[in-house]
Amino acid sequence: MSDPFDLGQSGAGQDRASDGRAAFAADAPYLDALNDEQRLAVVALEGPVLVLAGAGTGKTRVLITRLAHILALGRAFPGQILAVTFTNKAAREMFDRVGDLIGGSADGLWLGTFHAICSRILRRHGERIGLDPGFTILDSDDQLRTLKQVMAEANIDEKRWPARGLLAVIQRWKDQGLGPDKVPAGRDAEYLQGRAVELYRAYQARLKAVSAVDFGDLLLHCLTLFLAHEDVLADFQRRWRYILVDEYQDANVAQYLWLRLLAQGGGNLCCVGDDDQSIYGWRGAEVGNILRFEKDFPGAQVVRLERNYRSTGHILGAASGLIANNEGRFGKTLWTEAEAGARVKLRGIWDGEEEARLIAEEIEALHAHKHNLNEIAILVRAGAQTREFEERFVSVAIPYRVVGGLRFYERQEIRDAVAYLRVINQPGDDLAFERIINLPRRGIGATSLRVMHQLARARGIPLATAAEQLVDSDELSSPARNGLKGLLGLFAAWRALAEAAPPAEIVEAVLDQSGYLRMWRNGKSADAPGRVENLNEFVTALAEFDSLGEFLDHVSLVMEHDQSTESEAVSLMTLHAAKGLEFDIVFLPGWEEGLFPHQRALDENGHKGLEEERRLAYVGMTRGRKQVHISYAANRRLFNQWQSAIPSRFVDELPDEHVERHTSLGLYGGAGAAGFQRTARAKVRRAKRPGDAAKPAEGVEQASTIQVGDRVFHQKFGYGKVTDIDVDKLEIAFDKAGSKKVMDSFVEPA
DNA sequence: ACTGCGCCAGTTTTT
DNA sequence: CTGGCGCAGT
Repeated sequence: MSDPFDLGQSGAGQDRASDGRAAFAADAPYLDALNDEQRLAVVALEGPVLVLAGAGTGKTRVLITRLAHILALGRAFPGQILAVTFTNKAAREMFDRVGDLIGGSADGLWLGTFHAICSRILRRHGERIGLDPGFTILDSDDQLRTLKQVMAEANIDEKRWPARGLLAVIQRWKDQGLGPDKVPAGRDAEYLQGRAVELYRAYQARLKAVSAVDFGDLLLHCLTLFLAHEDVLADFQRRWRYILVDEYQDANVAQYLWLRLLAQGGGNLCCVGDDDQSIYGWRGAEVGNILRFEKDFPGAQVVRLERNYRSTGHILGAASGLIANNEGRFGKTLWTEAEAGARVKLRGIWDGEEEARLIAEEIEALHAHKHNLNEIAILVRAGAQTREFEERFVSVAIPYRVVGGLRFYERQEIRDAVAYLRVINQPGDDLAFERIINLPRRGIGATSLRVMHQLARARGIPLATAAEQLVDSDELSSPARNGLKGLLGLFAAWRALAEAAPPAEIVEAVLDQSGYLRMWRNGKSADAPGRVENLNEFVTALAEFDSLGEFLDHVSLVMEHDQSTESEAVSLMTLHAAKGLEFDIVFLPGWEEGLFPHQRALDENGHKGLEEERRLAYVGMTRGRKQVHISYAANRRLFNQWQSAIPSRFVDELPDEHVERHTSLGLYGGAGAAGFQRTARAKVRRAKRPGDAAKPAEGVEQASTIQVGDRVFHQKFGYGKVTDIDVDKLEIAFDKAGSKKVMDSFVEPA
């Protein structure tokens, strides 16, 4: 399997357990490396265990050592252990570290995300509940599209009831383990005046008709399977003697029910989590799960990990003081033997631009003092906030990377290419078929599509089958008929090819023969070359897989794309994306009411929303090992309008003894805004004097070394790509401004 | 079948 | 200020 971290192969590891055992001495020396609480969490193997692991207390280490310990004692074979995570990244990390610890004999371990494990179960047993084993997993885009179709059929006014809203409601129901028949009557009124459940049912029927499931279904169907077929459940209960769950605070109700069913077979459940780091409530995570653990699993042992190995005393003190303002929590007291370090720096600033400038200056100073830029992060509440920093960093040549931006597999051209593969793999995949039927243009428009849909629905057949039946009839216009005939012929040929050829070869044939690649090659738009490049990368990615089906599962479940981390750069990301990471120095800008806590969180979830925002602040602060800098601006540009802002309430909640306040006197109240504007502007100009200009950071190219194909930035035209060079004049295809000729001294490498 | 205009909304995001 | 979407026009 190309993604060993995704899922191991069960059974295969049975005789390898002895290897694992042999690798350990009976006195288990690896336990000596743990503190008392950690050791307790590792050796408490029997019965339910909840490990409350504060930030930086060695949570992952405990989980991995526990796993290794089970194997070392010979309590179970790898195939009898289930380890679930929420992200692929976490699964991969665990896989690698377990491998390191026990010497590479973790084959057969069931290790993966909830979704990947459910998917695997459903591929094998889904038929028992009427699920096509070749089901496709839809991403959020496809989900929305499907729901829109369903709503259109039901004559719902999309203006009044946006599909997004209904999708959110349906997803929440799925998160709670509620199928269309189980939604309590009262809850139905929440949206669409009581028609939501009806549409939910229609949506599920539609998914079934096209052999598709969405992410929520993976859990939901699995629950249905377990509940309807005791033998299947019993089989898994017997199989998994030990169950380990990471980040339990992120579990939704469906996941909780799933775990509870499995653990009822006498399996030993161990959940690790931190209620203070629950930041995915808006996605269905239930902090209640972790708070209720002892009630749900009678006789549970609760182990608290409170010794922090990451941050300085002041950072820990400030973060603890902040989170103490939350009500619904277990309450932990993190402590450290590390030095107190520097206090958390708090700074009030005139506006967002100045904030970016000051942080950039500080980073330059840190860099000059030999701080590695990889150890510096700027964590923001909303993705859009990174822009201000990017602009500043580009103009002063600080290398940076934005973590968690656009994902590779979510790009249009990649989704199109994937759609072709989906149709080859699963002819009944209507969504994919519809996506590419007229891409590139084949003269098949809305009218032809409507005819196909009609026939498909009338006969209960997939769209592609309907197309086959129509292609020799007179129902379609002749250009549409020809276009369709060509496409269907190609699919037949590709499917034949797929019997024998490796995936990479198939996709090359598809991109070439469909004309899709040519479409972008001939494209005049500025982004066309980049798309061609991405498609090439796509072909490369496919080379690692043995079959199309395997690859498509990877795309649906392991949607990620490694960002290059080789060069030294400051990290820019959202607070959510930062969970689980740590840096020497962390900047937390934008601590203003309305932005952080975000207004929408308050409006939609009130007090609960506020507490989650506070946890987010806590997560942000506890990412820092040595320094944390918090800042807030009195004015911020939002949708290109200047708005004044007041400091976040979180700023006031930070205990004085751990912070150092640098707010300009009178910035809030006192002198009028105009006066401050003057000083702020004056400062801006001063900073732009040559003496303050950035020294180019290491590894950053000078403008004079720009080559064709380089990404560059121009103050007026924005980002673009160099297409031609004539001594000192560059021809650049700008993303927004089109193609222009500019002098090289006006651009900088992007 | 495609293009252009006008309206609206505009956190967080993994699977 | 953007971008996305639906609708109307050619």
